[in-house]
Amino acid sequence: MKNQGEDILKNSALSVTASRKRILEIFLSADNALAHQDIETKCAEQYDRVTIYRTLQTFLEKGIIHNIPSTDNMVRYALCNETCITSGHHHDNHVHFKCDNCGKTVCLDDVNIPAVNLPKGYTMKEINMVVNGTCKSCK
Amino acid sequence: MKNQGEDILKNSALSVTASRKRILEIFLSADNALAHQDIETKCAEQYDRVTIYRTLQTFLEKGIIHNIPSTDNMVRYALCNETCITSGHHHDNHVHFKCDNCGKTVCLDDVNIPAVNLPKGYTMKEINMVVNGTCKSCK
DNA sequence: TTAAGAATGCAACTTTGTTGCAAAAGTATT
DNA sequence: AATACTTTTGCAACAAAGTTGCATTCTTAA
Ligand SMILES: [Mn+2]
Ligand SMILES: [Mn+2]
Ligand SMILES: [Zn+2]
Ligand SMILES: [Zn+2]
Repeated sequence: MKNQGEDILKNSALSVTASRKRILEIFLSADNALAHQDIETKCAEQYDRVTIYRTLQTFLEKGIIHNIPSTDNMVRYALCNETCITSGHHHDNHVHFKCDNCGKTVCLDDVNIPAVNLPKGYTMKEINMVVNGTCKSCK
Repeated sequence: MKNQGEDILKNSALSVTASRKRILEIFLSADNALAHQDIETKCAEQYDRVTIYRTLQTFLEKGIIHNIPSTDNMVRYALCNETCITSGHHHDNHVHFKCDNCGKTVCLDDVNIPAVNLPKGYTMKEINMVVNGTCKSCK
């Protein structure tokens, strides 16, 4: 195995390009979820803004990353676990945490979203839970 | 009581202006959460875009409306219940539902967000839950 | 009615996101 | 290794979303 990013791309039947490898590398070495802006900052001199948009879109569709909702108009992205990548669709059922202090958003991979009962007539397809507060680094 | 919107403004110690009354009216008569864009569509000929931004911001701070996170870069807003308005900060603990079919986002006022256990070191301040699927009108 | 303070509209600007198309790079085949 | 085919990229041009400062207008309270 030469390169983890390369493997992910091949497993998802995507062609291996420099920008895709670089963006995956950024995700793989990040300890928190990233907004488009974050990625742009890390590689805008190398790759076009449009390419980053398109790459994130592709990664989402292939189940390589998932997006995390927010109230600040900054959708953030994080790597999915193996299951999403191999099955081609999302199986993310974990809670997300956004720290009000350091601003970082993280996946709490071990915290499952609890079940919720919807009123009659509503059908659930996907569920998202985002907790705000103070993270363990900032407490 | 001449006007419900006027009352809300007075209770929040806000001056009563035409644009604020109009925007409140829009919320009061809406059956779903509204994005900035939705409000703009309903009153852009009357009021400036900037005024709408500032009004929503003010309403948020006063606990008149709350915002609903999303993965589509369209934060939506809905009226808070009395408790938020009178106490000046948010007490919204209900689940939100976004229909993939009609696109509407609604407050499920009767569905409380279930408790969740965070890992050691994390402190919760706020919690958001958004469910996607098919709503009762679209089923 | 008036004076002080707050909200609004406007202009100018920045940031974010989208689209079409030609050039470049990647992949599969010989 | 060269080829042909397909996909991805960069660029340009644009559209949409959001921000800021400031002069004018509106609200409120005295
Ligand atoms: Mn996650
Ligand atoms: Mn709500
Ligand atoms: Zn933190
Ligand atoms: Zn619906």
